Amino acid sequence: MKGEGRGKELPVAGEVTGKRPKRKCLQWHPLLSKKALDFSEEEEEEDEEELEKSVLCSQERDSQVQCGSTTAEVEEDSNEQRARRPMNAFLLFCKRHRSLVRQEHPRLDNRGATKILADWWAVLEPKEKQKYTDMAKEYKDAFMKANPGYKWCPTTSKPVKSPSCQLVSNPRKKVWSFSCNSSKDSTAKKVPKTDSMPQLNFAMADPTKMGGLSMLLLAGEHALTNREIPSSTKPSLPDTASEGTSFPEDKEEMLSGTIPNRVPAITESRVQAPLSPAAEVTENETVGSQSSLSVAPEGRPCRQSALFQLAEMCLASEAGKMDTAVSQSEDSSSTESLQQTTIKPEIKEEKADADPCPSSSHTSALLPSPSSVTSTSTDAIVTQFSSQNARVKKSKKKDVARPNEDDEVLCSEKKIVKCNHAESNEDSVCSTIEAVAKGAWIDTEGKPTKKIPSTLIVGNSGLPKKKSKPKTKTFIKENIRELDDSSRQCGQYTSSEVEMKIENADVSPQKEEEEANIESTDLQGCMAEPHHSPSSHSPAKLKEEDKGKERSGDPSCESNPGSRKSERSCKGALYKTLVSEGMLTSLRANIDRGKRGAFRTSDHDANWSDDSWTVAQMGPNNPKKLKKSKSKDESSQGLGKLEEEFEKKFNSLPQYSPMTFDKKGTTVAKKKKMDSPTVAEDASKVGKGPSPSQKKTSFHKIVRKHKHKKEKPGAVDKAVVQTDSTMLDSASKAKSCAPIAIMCPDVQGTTSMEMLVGSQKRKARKTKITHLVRTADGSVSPAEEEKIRDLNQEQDKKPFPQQNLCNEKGCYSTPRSEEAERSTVPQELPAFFSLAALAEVAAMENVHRGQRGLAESQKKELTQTPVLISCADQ
DNA sequence: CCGAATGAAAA
DNA sequence: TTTTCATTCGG
Repeated sequence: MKGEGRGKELPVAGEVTGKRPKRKCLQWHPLLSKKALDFSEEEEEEDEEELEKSVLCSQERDSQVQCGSTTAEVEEDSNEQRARRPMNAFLLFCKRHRSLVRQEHPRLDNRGATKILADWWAVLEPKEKQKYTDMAKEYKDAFMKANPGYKWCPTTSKPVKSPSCQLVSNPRKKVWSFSCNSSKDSTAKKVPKTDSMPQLNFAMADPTKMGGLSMLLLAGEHALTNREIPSSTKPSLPDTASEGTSFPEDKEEMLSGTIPNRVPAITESRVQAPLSPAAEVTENETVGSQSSLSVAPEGRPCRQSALFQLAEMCLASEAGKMDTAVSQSEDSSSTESLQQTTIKPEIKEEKADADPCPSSSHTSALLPSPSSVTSTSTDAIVTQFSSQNARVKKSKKKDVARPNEDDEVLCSEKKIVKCNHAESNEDSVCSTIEAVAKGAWIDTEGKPTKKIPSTLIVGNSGLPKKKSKPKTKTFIKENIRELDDSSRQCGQYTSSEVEMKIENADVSPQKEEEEANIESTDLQGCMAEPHHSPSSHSPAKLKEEDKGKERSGDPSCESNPGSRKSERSCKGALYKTLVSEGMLTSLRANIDRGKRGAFRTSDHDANWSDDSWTVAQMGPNNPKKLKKSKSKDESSQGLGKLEEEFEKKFNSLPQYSPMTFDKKGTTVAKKKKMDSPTVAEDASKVGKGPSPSQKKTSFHKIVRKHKHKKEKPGAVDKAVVQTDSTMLDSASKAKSCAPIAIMCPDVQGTTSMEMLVGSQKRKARKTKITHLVRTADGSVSPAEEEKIRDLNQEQDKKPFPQQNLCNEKGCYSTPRSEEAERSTVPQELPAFFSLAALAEVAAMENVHRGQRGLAESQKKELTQTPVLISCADQ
């Protein structure tokens, strides 16, 4: 968000007061601080110790990143600025519920939504709030650990950005980026930058993208993932992973062409590099280094297999001998061969196909995605992968040493180039591959296991933020199929891997089937499946499934690998496999993100990986996107899993349905009135107007009310019809809601009042006050109406919370008795019941409104419970 | 870029 | 006690 900066920040330091300029703070990422952090759940302050450690690392990382290396991130980091302050409980709550509010009140702008959220917050029961507060605390604690000296308010001096880092060019990125934080001038700083930390590298990239919270979530997820991993391995593609991990910027550069010269070379070099890293990783993983991150390990192996296969294929193709190639490839370097092979023949063809949609599809992309475009099909893809790997390597090894990396890269590039050119020669290829592999292996081996994880993670993520596009999908699918086939021949695990990755069991089987069938459609289906996870792409999936079923037959590859399937096909298959792996991860990420609605808590695969994040980042070049994507886009784009994870954790926080709030609100309102002086105010308000407030606060409140009124009208204007209808609805609802209302006799009136009151505790600022000036008494009623409307809406929405309901923790949905609900717990369900009753009433109303409202609501949330829907309709 | 909300922290 | 700033994103 803040993306580009929030305005505030940018403006100069001295805004009004001139006090601090707002520096942009980078968001702090828990993960960064520790990847290890596990926030499995909300409260886990246990981690503190760990956090501390992590913190150190993170700091180091940060410092490195910022100043250092560079890589792309550096720029951002430049950030200089400090980490952003952690969100408080309320903000967390807002973040989590804003979407709901928006759904309910589409027209409402954020300010309005915020008000509602404030109301909700006010109403929220302590218990519920506690969750948020705990999380906020946790978050804060972690943050502080990470940034020991952190001061909320920078010293007046301002910070200055850390000298080292330049300001950031990009305003927003900062968010992601870490900042030198430490430096952060003013405060804390601590930080040593030890360099080092190649290990952490994975964090680097991701963090930037991730929001602070998200990071936390990620951390939690990581923990989860690790657990999960065992069960389901994900193969992460190294390549993707690599990218994600480290250097998004690089990508950008490449894409953008910033580094024109290098670009081509880089890609190649990357290719090589990737291999090596991957290999290394795999070894490590195999070894069982995973302790830190379980995820990575598994993934790699898969990758290797796939790579090997590909390599083999390539070799075979080149040589014309599949068999030999295979045997050789198995040993080590597969990727290179694969790349080479793919490049020429098959790739081109594919390219042709792919090209049409190439750049666009991120997901599909595992492969090709963006970069692929530049070069040509396969090669491009390969390069990308490799590049990613390379990046990973860099990050892992050291962000610091670019030069070295560069050198390596160059070398690798050269090699690669040669290979490509030479392609035909198996020997050359092999040699290159081997060389690469060796180098890679060596490099990675030296490093600690930690790195591996990061890499793995990265790989997993894959990339694709966005949804795969159909075209690409098809392409990919084909590849996948081929891969599968090849895998079968080879007896490798691709399929299994895929499954693992996919998590969804469905996928794997389907894939196989698909494999059998060579048809293009199948291909698509395959792709889709992997992706599938994302709810979004159901269509593709369906197709795939169907096809798969149909096709039980086995494809060429399987039956006769060598002979039947052309090399190309085999290669393609391998390639696909690889891709699929990547895809899977990426897809998953996408999927996960894709919709919050869907969310499957599962995500088990854990792709958290940074990669996904990175990828996501990378993918969307748009700066804007970054901003949004960072936190929000989850739904729209699939960011990386990170976000999802973040979300998970974040989601673990209960989301409360509007209904709940309503009820609560009523109850609360009563309480409030009872309790405090506010009552008087309320009364006045209710009464209408702004009675002169006794206190400033009251005054403010009044003012706010006025504002609300004003705002509302505007909203109304927009949706004139609706407003009226809404008004009516609200009114009717009030009536209809009687049952609910009944619960709280006072509710209606009170509620509305309360709602208002609740939100306006804070004193208005001077500026605001000015606004207040006039209150329109008449307006009051509107405000009430709005509130009412909101309530109604909320009720409607309740259903929505679907997602919320289903969060990890469990569904709140369990219905409680209305009474019970009201009394204490925030429950969403109970409300429903009452809502159900209302729903009937609403039905009546619906007639007026039309279904539009309903339709919209439904569209938005398919999953919702019927009841909810009904309510929504109202 | 403001704003609307709450909260934490700093001045 | 007052100010900042954290998130969100429409205006």
